[in-house]
Amino acid sequence: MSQKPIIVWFRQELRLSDHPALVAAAQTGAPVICLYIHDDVTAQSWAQGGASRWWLHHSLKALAQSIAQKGGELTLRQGETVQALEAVIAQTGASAVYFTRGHNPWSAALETRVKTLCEKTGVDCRRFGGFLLFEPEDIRNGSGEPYKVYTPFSRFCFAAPAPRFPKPAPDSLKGVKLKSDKLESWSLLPTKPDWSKGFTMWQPGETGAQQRLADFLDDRLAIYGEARNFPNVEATSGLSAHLHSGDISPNQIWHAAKAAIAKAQGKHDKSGETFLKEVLWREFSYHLLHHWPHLPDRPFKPEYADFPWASDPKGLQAWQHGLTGYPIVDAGMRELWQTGIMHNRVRMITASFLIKDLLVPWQEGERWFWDTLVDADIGANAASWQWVAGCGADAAPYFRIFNPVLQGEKFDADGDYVRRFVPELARLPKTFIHKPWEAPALVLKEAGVTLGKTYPNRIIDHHFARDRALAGLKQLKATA
DNA sequence: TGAAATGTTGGGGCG
DNA sequence: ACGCCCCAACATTTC
Repeated sequence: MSQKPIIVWFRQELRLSDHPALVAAAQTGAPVICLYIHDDVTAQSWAQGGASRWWLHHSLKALAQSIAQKGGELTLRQGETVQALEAVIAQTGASAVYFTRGHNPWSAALETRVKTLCEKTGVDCRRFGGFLLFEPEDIRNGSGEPYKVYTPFSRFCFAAPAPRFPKPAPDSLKGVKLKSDKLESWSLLPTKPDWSKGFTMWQPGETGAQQRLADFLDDRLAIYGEARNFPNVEATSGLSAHLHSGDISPNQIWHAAKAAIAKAQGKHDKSGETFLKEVLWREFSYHLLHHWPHLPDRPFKPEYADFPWASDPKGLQAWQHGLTGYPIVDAGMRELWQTGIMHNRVRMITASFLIKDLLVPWQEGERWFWDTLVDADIGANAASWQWVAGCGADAAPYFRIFNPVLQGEKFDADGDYVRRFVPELARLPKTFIHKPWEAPALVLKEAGVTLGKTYPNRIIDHHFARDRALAGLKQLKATA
């Protein structure tokens, strides 16, 4: 007699390997309904941004293909999640819904409603891990509280029993043919204009993720510790967007990196530890988000709500378009627009500039990154913007203000990162590449640069801006 | 995962 | 030879 099918509700784990819910469903021997629901309702204002929709489209396409190769079928539905699930249960007589736990602020309430639906319809409901190495409530400090500081958090993680070892993909998926949306009908890709033309280095999906991980461990892990801060050196893993969509699991990255470190017999210990620590920053972000779900919207340190922000729509626009007149800032913002990614060092520099030089509220920058980053991730994005703003848990102190000239000279000493993304400055010698306003007229002329015409004048003087920001902090302290 | 201001030290030029 | 000054280099404090 034929078994009733099990629904595997795919969310941010668009892969077949190391997918505990899928493995469990396949093991039962029942037919598996692989279901993805495109729900723009539940997340409300944090519905996915443009660049991550582009990624999602390609990742889903890859997922559908690999499911088909296993003999299954990916079913696509659009709409509010519980309603969509209810419809699929009714249409198929499914016996169970298996899914991976989500960690976005709205996930807990949504999962409760899914559970209620299942109880109501007499369907088995099972929730699995897979998005994080450690469940947020499993990590507590000595007094039973969640961690607010990264270093002890990471120490706890390193000392904890090893996270789950990755599971292989099911050998085959007995599918169920169901009515499915056409992926194209969701219009996840940009049309007019198509700003995704520069996204050529990405291969969303499980295969691309595994390839990138292997390349990183082979070629870049060795130099990661030293070189990861230099935006023009290819030294980072580039896995963030794959992690966001779940093309790969953190467990796959963690254990593969551990194995690579062990294989290098001490040669990559430092680099390796630095890399693992970065993976744990992601965990820390979600730990904070879990315990403080307002993190994307409101300052962790509530007194920062009263900070004397400026209203500067022109400044915000110049920042968004990479036209601030500070080459390292503009290079970063244009890298973001062209490629959907920005090097982490430059994220800190550009974020500091928006918040501290322009006094634009950090939420504005968070929103822009949300829309333009292919790795836009609610936990990391919120925690990181609050870190720079100084209002987060374990944040940089407010007075830590990045000087865009010094940062440029330190981390892009020869200026090649600037030249790559700000071509109108390409012929400036490195002495002036990070401060063209100091270049003698003749040097500018020979480089074909006319400030205010071919490249903007600085929209603000950094030294003035720094003093202004510090005065704002003083005011905040006085009223606190 | 900062930068500027301030303090300290020591070498060298010079009367 | 000596004291004095200058200043670079480094260290510490402060924002």
